[in-house]
Amino acid sequence: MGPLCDFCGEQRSMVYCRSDAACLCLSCDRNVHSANALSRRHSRTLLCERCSSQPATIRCLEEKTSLCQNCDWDGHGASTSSSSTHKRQTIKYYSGCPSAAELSRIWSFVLDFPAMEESNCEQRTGLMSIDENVSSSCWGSPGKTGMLENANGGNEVDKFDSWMASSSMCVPNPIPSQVDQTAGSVDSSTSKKYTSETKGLGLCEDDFCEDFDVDDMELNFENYEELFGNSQTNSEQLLENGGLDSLFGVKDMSVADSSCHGGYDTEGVSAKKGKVVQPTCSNGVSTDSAMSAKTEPNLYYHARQGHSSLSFSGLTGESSAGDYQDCGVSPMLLMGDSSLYPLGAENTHPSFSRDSAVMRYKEKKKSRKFDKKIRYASRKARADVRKRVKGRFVKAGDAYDYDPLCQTKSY
DNA sequence: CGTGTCCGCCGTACCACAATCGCGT
DNA sequence: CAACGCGATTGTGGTACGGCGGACA
Repeated sequence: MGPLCDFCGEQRSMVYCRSDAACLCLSCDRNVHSANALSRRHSRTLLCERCSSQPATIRCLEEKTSLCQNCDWDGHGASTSSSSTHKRQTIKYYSGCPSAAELSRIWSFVLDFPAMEESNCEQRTGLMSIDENVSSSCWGSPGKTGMLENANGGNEVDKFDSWMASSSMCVPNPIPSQVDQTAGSVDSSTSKKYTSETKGLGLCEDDFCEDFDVDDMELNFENYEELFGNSQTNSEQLLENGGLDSLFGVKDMSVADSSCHGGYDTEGVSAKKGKVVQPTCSNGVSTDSAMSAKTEPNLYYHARQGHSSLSFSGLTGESSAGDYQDCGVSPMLLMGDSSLYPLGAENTHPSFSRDSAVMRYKEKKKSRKFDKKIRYASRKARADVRKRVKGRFVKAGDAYDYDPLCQTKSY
């Protein structure tokens, strides 16, 4: 069992939301990000299966593991190691509120999305009302947001484009009841039967779904372990790579952004600190998200990725571990090359790109500042002129030992 | 090498009050 | 539906204090 969902705290987290800096299970991901148009813009991706704390950007086809940039470097970085030649696939971010079936289509290597969506949380608490038409429209252009750029020339993306253009997402949560996670395994025939059954339900009747096949990976829960079961908290590894300070980005925030309340606050869930109106699956994440997103500047990087232009949100105002890669690694590096490449000695371009990216990262790391961020200049001005006793504010008119205006002792 | 003490560093609580927010009328 | 009032909450800076780790005997 990997890390639990930051939202419901019960299901295993599978998706990482950059905007919220939160790890979510599929159900909560869909619930949270279907709340309104703003939340649907949040870019998400799979959670790194190694450190379980960072968004995965690379899928190692040899190890069948989704890795964040750092774990990818750890595992494949050494040019002398055999693992450096592993074929890897770029995992890109998605937005909107896709169902598990839709995710499983796009992340074809993750085959237990439907099973994962059999979420007790979702069942218990009831689904948010999701307008599938809206959800489909809010996905934007997948070719641009880049769900997955396949090794064979982005074929899946093209399929997805055509599919998006021709069909509305009306997938009613296809959940095979025979898939029992706790049972430990299902045989491939059962799982494949599921695929055919969902087709029979009219789930996949368009061109895209017809072309969607799952033959490239065996369907069993041994693979489930390979896919998700090996997640391990590896904070040491994380810290070794970037150091603790790399977890925090530059807080270069305007003081006049107090009206900018992002996160779930303005996105459907009232999350005023201390008066949080919790959604059905509740825990502290909404508050945390509200805190982290209150001053979210949402920098948008636009990086050319082959023929497609990627757009993904950048740093959150409150830097968090989730922003670690974003602040330290260039977008190009973060998203990797669009093509499938083995990082072998014969292929020097990616390593050169990586070296330059590492250099840029280190330069940026050096230049980081940890200046305190003032959100309300008016309050700062008030505090600056307030009289204090031993550093504490005192009532107006009381004796004080520190007056910031006159710098004299009153007694 | 293990133990105890000292010292520096770091994080946090504390305070008042204007600004802000949410809710009811 | 807009306006208003009221209570609750937030955020601001300097200092004190406790915890922690390193240095040293």
